[in-house]
Amino acid sequence: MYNLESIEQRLAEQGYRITPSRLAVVEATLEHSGHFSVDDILGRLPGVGRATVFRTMKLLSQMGILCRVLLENGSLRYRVSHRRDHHHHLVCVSCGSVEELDACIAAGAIDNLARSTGYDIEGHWLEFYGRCGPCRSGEA
Amino acid sequence: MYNLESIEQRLAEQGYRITPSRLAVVEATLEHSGHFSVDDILGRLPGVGRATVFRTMKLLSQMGILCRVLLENGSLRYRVSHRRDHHHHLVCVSCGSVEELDACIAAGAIDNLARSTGYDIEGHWLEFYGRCGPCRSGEA
DNA sequence: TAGACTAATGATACCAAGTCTCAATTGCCC
DNA sequence: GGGCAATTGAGACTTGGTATCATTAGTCTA
Repeated sequence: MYNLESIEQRLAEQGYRITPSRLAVVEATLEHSGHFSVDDILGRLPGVGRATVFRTMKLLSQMGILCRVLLENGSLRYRVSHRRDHHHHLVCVSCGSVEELDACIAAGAIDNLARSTGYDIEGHWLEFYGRCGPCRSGEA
Repeated sequence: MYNLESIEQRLAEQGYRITPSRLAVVEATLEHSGHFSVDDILGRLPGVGRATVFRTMKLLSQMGILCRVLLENGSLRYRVSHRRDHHHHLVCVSCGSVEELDACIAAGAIDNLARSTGYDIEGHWLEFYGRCGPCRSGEA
């Protein structure tokens, strides 16, 4: 869905400079199909500084190209996002692949929740965990 | 709902030793009405070691007395839990108070999700954020 | 009531994830 | 090609949490 050129173009359009480090980070993230950590990217790019990888991934997140994935144990990962609007994830705990879910099942509950609690509800986190089809059949 | 004595009793019943450090940590957590971090507890108990506070809070979490609360930015906090079964939180982003929600709105969606994705769904995270009634009226 | 045995402690080193600083570099526009 | 601001990367720092290990101290039993 994304490729290096299209992201390069979006960076330029938004006034960001095109640098070798930035392109290297973009390229490294595009190679991942599931979720990954900043250190996964750092490990592939020994010539790029730690802070730069963090900065670039933050920038890509702000641009909607990456999104954060919350794992079951509470740690945060990243993944390339193909949906720029609000969505949630279904993460395979075995292979790490991630499905992006198009319907937000929490949306319908928010009005009821606001009424019953008196809160003004502004946001939510929702992530699902399980085992994907291939992982279920591949193991005893 | 909980008090020091009832927790002391539960610790003893489950074969854990009653030590001054443990009781101090329990007491410090009971003083919080909203969510708190390990360092909030550490700050109140300069005589208790860092590792002990972490260990005790982990133990209390396993016993269902504390539960973890995920903040919007992805950081984890703790709170005293009055529900031992599966539940979710509604966190006030202004004052930090936490409502425990009794209905799991995700439960109904899981079957559909499993059918449509082929995943075997084992777990999920769900937290809501907003402003509680007092915080909404107290500020312009 | 005193051992003895083992759980628990706490100092400390370590790890993981992320931010801050700042001098040096380098894209990009003219 | 020059100038300037954005970007870089080294490294120190922060936060949240775990591992190690010698010492201490609950608790059980006699």
